[in-house]
Formats: sequence, structure tokens, C-alpha cells
Amino acid sequence: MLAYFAAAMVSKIPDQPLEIEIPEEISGLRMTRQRREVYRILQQERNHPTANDVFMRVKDRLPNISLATVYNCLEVLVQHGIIRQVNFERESSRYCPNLSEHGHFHDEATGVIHDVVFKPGITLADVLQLPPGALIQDVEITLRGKIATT
Amino acid sequence: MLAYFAAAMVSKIPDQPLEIEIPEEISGLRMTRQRREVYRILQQERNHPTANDVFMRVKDRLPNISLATVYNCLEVLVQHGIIRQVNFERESSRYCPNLSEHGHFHDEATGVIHDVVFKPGITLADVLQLPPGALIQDVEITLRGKIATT
DNA sequence: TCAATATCAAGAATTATTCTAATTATCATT
DNA sequence: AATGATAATTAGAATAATTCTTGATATTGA
Repeated sequence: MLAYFAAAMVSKIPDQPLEIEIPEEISGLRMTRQRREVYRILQQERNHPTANDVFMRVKDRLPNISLATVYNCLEVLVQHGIIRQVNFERESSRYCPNLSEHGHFHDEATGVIHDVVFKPGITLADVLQLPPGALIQDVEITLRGKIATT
Repeated sequence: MLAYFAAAMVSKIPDQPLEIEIPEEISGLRMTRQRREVYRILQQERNHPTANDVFMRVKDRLPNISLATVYNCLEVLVQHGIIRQVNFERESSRYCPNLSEHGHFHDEATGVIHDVVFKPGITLADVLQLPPGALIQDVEITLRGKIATT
């Protein structure tokens, strides 16, 4: 019994970064338990997880959550501009809490996805010849390649 | 009977642009009948058709072609760098014979897809902060928005 | 011509995602 | 706290694009 309590206490020591506080509401969206945990995982796992990745991780805290709910949560978070959805070719969508304007470099050798930002002071409109009158609502810049090993 | 022949002759007058000649082989890829017709349609229809769009059009000339074959043809043409595959969000892939470096602006109001090029003299490496050693194999720049109606 | 290889067709299988219907939780009022 | 209204969640079925499988055809090279 003592051993059981000790184990329980030990297991409470966080091996993850300190828990992130998430408010009751973000951008007018009520943070339900499921949405909160989904969002928390995106904050912690910065490696652009898929819906299924999130599902597997979130089950630690909400064992009864369904994959459909994870999809629902991710969708509503995207719709409210709280996270971004990122697509590579026709692979599963990935999700990312980084809202600043950035693209993604997909290292084919390792599978790692790196965020890529513009050089300071440069914006997309500076470099592209857009159709006259174009009003841009969303931009996706995706690069595939490898990182040279020195 | 005469009327029938006359109608048949009239129907032979091309309403499409003059037929495009396609060589026996492109980039080391043998142009079979199916590949040739698929490629011809991409050359003619510059509106970024989906595999199914191509399938419907190609059936005029090859009534027995299957959708699987259209997918096969498109895939092998992409693999040989003869055409490009373009993805918008999670919609059906679209295909495009324009090989020059360019992005795509998707007008949400009309559904029209415009090719977008860099301003002269500017290349992507000029404007992005890439991870050190990054070797880029492929770039996808996708914009969504509307065209302002003056 | 004949064998080896490549391509094609038809339909089944796969996979990510969305939908449906039933249940549960939350909120605003009393 | 009970009540009704609304929103969220669940489980599993449905969907749609694409890929796979298998057997048939076509093409090439000897």
C-alpha cells in the first residue's frame, strides 16, 4: 500500500515541461476539457502532429476521447484562428500553434518539419506578382528537401 | 444518309486549339497512347484540372480508358518532371504542365486558379531564412483569397 | 516470331476525414 | 438545486480520393 502511494506520487512528477495554463476562453471560443487538452498538446509538441498523433497523446489525460472529437476540436481551433492546419502533399493534415507568418521545410530524410520565416522586413507581397486586386486571406509555403550533412 | 455524313464531317472541324504534337518520348518516358492524351489535355486545359476532370475529357478520344490509368499516367508524368501536381488544402490534387517556378492563387469566389510568379530577379532563397544546409527539392506556394471587384 | 517486360483496365481495398444519431455536458433561468 | 435549451462529445457508419491487385494487352528486343 505504501509502495503504491509512493509510485503514484513519483508518477506525478512531470516529465513534460511545466503544465501550460489555458484560459476559459480563447478568441471567443469556450475551452472545453477536450479542446483544452488538444490545444495543450499542440503547445507542448512543436513537431506538427497529425490528428492521430494528438489523439494518441491526449488519451493519457482523457482516456474516453474519440478521434472524431479530436478532429472536431482541431477544426474549431483552426476556424477561430487559434491554431493552423498545415498540409504536405496529400499526407494527413498537421497542426501547429505558431500563428506568425511562416512556412514549413519538410526534411525528407528525417521527416522533421522546420518552421521557416521570412528574412526581416520582407513580406510575400514584396516578392510575388499577384493578379491585380488580389486580396490574400491565407498563405501556405511548403518546401521539401534535405539538410546537407556538413 | 447524306445528312449523316455531312454531320459527321462537320463534327470533325476542331473546336479546340490546333492539335498539339507530342513526341514519342519525353524525358526518357515513353509516350503511350494514354499518356499522350492525358498530357495533351493538360497542355490544352490550363485551368489545373483534377484527375477526374482529365478522365472525363480524355474519354472523348479514348473511350475505354479507366480512371486508374489516368492516375497512373499523371503519376508517372509527375515522377518524370513532365507535369506538376498541385494541392490545395485537402482537395483533390490538380495537375499543371507549367514547369517554371511559380505558385498558385486560388480565388475562392470564382474557384479560378491563377499562376503566380516571382517579381523579376527574385528567388525564394532571397527572402526566406532557411535552416542551415537546407537543400530544396520542391516548393509549393499557395495563396487563397479573392479578387477585389474594383 | 517468341519471350520478357511494361502498360492498362476493372474493381476491390485503403485511409483520412466527415457525417449521423444518440448521449452527455454546460448554461441560463427559475 | 431542478429545468429546459443549447452545445459538445462519442461511436461507428459513410464518403471520397487515391492506391493496390490481378489478369489481360501491348510493346520491345532477341
